[in-house]
Amino acid sequence: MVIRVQVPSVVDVIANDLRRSVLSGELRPGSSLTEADVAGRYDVARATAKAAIERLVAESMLERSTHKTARVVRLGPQDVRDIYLSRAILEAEVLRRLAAAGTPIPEAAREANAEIRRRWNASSFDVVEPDMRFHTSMVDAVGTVRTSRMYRGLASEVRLCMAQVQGRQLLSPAVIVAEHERILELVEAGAGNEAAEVLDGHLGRARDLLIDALDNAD
Amino acid sequence: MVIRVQVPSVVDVIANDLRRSVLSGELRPGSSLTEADVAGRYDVARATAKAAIERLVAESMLERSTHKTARVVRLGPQDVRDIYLSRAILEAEVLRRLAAAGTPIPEAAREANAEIRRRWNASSFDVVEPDMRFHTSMVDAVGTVRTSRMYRGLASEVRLCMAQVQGRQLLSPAVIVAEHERILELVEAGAGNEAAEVLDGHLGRARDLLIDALDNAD
DNA sequence: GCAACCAAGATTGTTCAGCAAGTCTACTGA
DNA sequence: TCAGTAGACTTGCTGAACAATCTTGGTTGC
Repeated sequence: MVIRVQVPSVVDVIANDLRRSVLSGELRPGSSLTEADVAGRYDVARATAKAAIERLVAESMLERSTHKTARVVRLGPQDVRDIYLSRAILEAEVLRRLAAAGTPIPEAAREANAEIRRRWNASSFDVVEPDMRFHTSMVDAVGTVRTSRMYRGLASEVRLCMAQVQGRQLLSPAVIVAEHERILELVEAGAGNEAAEVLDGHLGRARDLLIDALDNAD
Repeated sequence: MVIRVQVPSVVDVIANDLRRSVLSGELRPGSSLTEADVAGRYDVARATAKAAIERLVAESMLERSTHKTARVVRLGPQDVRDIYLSRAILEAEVLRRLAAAGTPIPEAAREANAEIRRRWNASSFDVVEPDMRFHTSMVDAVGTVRTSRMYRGLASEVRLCMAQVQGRQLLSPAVIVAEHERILELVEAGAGNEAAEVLDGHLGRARDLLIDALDNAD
């Protein structure tokens, strides 16, 4: 088995760091990002900065139209609805197929859920990372690189939302753990339809709380 | 209602034309595409050619790694399986939701299917375009821009496959029309599970024939 | 006071020339 | 025959430049 490594280019590194800045809230939604800004900040040529910006535009973390300067996207209620409906569509069918095929529950999903519980026990409410890890590992379990990639794109937008609401109260970790567990049980029992139904409720509740938090933001 | 138009940049135009070249089979799978090639072919600067190439790499129509020259992707059986499984996951759940919500069948879907029948009656076997139009219009009917965008990406890869097999015998238009019709009936009757099942068979047959055609290609 | 207008500055789109670094190829010498 | 290598080719990135477009803030006319 050959391991292929990709030497990261300067554009890669800058794009990654910009992504980190946006997701950490360091770059506020709506704030503008000039090519010269980026070029100056990282001390690179403008062409390099441009490429990095264009990459983030392609993954819809920044937005811009011709001759306008890029801005950090601000996701509204309609976006959240769209994102969560897309998630539900993808993940519901994934659960059905995992259940129908009798695919064993991936260890990563159980571990992610256990991590949420640990943080909850440690009185932490910041469970976004393990929560997304739970969902992505379920999707990964069907073994479709394209489906996984699509879901990853949605997950990235969810994290962008989280950056906007900055730790406002969302779904309680206790509820999350319980609902995840219920989903795992149903999938394991081969009850795909029921699992999909629970997932729909789970995502629906998360979506509504997120929209509320968004309304009260800024 | 304001209509926003986007002035296309040179990079846009070149990327579009390259895409057309790849999908038309003018650029064979596996053939390499140098930045200087593209720059020369369209008489633009290398930076511009580079941007266009990178855009097609991002939508996985070309592939390349650092310091290597870009090549037109050649999709193998494993890719086809991956693409069709992703399609099935997305579209099956879409059908379930359309059926459950009682969403009326989009006119575009009926029209696309009628077009397939017309071409079949005119003894034409080239029904890829209206076929994809049928499927995308069903996905569009759920009204999720992100889901539609994801499906469009998959559809693009399907067209890329078609370019590779260059009009080899695939699913018969007569079969396609009949199965599409059956799907519409079931969705209309609110029978989501059954519609999803028929779709699975439909896509499965198309996938197998495509893989066969791919084996006999080049 | 306010709206339309205009000019200056800022920003993007694109080009050109060039260098460093990595990749590929075809030849050489063992 | 084949490993090694020199040279050609290609990509990554830079810096400077210019046109086209956008933005801003002041000015003019009402």
